[in-house]
Amino acid sequence: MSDKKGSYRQERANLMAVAKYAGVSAMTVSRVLNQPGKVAEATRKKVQAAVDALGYVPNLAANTLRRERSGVIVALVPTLENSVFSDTVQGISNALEQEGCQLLLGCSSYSPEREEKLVRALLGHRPDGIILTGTLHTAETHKLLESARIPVVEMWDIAADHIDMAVGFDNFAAGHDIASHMISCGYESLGYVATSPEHEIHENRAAKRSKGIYAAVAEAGIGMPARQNVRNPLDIADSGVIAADFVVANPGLDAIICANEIIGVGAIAELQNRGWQIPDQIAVCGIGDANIAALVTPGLTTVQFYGQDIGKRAAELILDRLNGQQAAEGKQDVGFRIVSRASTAEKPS
Amino acid sequence: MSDKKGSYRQERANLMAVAKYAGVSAMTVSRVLNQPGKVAEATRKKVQAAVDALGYVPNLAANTLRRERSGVIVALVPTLENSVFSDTVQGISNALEQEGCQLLLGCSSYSPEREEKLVRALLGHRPDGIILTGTLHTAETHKLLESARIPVVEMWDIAADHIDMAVGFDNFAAGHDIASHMISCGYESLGYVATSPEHEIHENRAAKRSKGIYAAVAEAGIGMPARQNVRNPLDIADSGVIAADFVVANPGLDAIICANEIIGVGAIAELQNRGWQIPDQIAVCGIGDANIAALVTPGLTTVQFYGQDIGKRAAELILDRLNGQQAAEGKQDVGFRIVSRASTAEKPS
DNA sequence: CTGAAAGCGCTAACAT
DNA sequence: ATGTTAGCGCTTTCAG
Repeated sequence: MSDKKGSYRQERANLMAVAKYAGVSAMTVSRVLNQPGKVAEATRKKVQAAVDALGYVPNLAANTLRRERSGVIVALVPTLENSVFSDTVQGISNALEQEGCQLLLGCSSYSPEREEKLVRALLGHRPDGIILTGTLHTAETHKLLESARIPVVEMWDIAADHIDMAVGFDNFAAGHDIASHMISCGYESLGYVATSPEHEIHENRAAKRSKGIYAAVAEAGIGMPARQNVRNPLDIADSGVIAADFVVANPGLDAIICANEIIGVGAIAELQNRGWQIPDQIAVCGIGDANIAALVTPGLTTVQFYGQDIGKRAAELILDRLNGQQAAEGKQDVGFRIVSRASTAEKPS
Repeated sequence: MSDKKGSYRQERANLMAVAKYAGVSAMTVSRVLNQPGKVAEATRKKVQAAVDALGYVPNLAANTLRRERSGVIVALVPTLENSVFSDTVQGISNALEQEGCQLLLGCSSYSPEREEKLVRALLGHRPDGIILTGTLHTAETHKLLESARIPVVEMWDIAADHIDMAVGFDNFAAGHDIASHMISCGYESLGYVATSPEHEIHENRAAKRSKGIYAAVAEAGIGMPARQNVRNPLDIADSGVIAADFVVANPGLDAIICANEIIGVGAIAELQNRGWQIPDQIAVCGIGDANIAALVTPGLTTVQFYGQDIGKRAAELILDRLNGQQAAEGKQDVGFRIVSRASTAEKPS
């Protein structure tokens, strides 16, 4: 029952408790924690001992309220099921940890409406910055972000206009370049196994890549590719069957471009099951290298993205801004890379 | 310059601003937001209009301070680079979103010391609950968690003692069962391609699986497996080479057990590169099905875990506790499943 | 159904 | 070098 020794049922200690225990004022304790240089050695030791004895953990809610700085950065990604985004989050997390910032994470499921809800809720925690995926947001999201008056980074795509800062690459160019690569390999009857138009509405990065593909094909004058959409672009088996059916139904094709690497890998697996020789009878390439493109045999030719780097840079853009370093370029293009593997070959003409 | 219209350079509105705008007291605004039923229809409409007009976003720091409830749940995972953990986080995120809770995420890099730092920092935000990976924490972490007096879930392993709640499976059994499976397939000269003992110190779930493997082998009386450690258990190519070298150096082996699926997939690829027939000349199995085991040919026999389900249940345990539903079992075993694929076969005896 | 007062834990600004 | 005062934005409690 007695509470005198202070240890029987220890309430969560606050600054005042530590101050009393150490025989100083609350302000001194605060200084020891935040500006130790401004406190005399002896006092500092006394206070530190009190902090340790009481297991004091500063209440950051009070801190945030008072200082108008939370040390929290919000990041919103579509999903963590796609490794490009979990890599991105890892990159963000690593960069933030170095600066002692915390990561408040949300998954929008590719829905701008859900993103809006998340933005509204997460902004309530008064983050010091926010990182979004893509450039497609509701009008209300734009409003919310504007009135939040904090650094905003949009990642994974570089556009003409951005809310604030951006880090990513030219998705149109990525689509264009992989198609050009296929064409320069000598393939001239291309098929495109894409995600659905509905998906592309919400995932306009994919839409841009599609446009890039069509543009490259048009430039080369080899005729528009036949197109087949998959239902669930993250389902390997399902996508593979659809891709293979598509190839069978279009006997003239010499290569297919798959809108992502899951589809590509699934297509390779299913086509081989059905006895197709890759790349001799049909070449396959994907877009986005999620560490699985190299696993299949033959390896899948793809466009490699740099997810972790994008995350790292996005966080750094925020942190630099917070540290007053306006220097950094507010729009960073990290590029992409065509990785040619055995699922495609130089076709003898 | 004029601020009269209130829209020129709008400061971030607070409750009081909304109240003035609507011609009511702050308290009424608060009620409209939190207990709309207790406010008259007309008043509610007025207030709602003010909220919308001002773009008011409640300051959750103040809320947290006053209510001692933040709506934030902390989750700590070793890394997001391993898909079992990104799946877990996705499961947590989904479950939390349904209850309107937010996710504060940290990556411990398999280091209990880093975990401790993260726990200390994140606890400052006064989360309503915390989810940790594994059962291995520093003494200081235990102290911190105890004095935080919030629900704690340890995931990915079930042990005799837990800080509070737990959801996972018996890692010893997982190792034991995959080894038994291999033995019952008729393999009798096993090799074990493991992670390093140093890694197992910090990843005692892997250590438990190792023990399970050795126990199964001992029970069967077929002699201890030869063991080879890999350097970087997440590097496919490197691990594959090490595994293949190991097989070459131990000509008597008829099967290898790989400590994870990355190693297993790498081993299959490299062994095939060197002309080995799988499973005829050497069988391969892994542990942990990260969606890549089925991609290679032959498919990799593994123990499948349920990452997303673990995350979902971990979050639910926290949420149920917060909702006062003590009912739920505080220790949940989600089990695992042996998935037999073509990288192993029933060996004719 | 609505409002006024008080205070959550902390720190900026101002003493001393 | 240390202490005092006030207030960040919200909700709990108590009045009306």
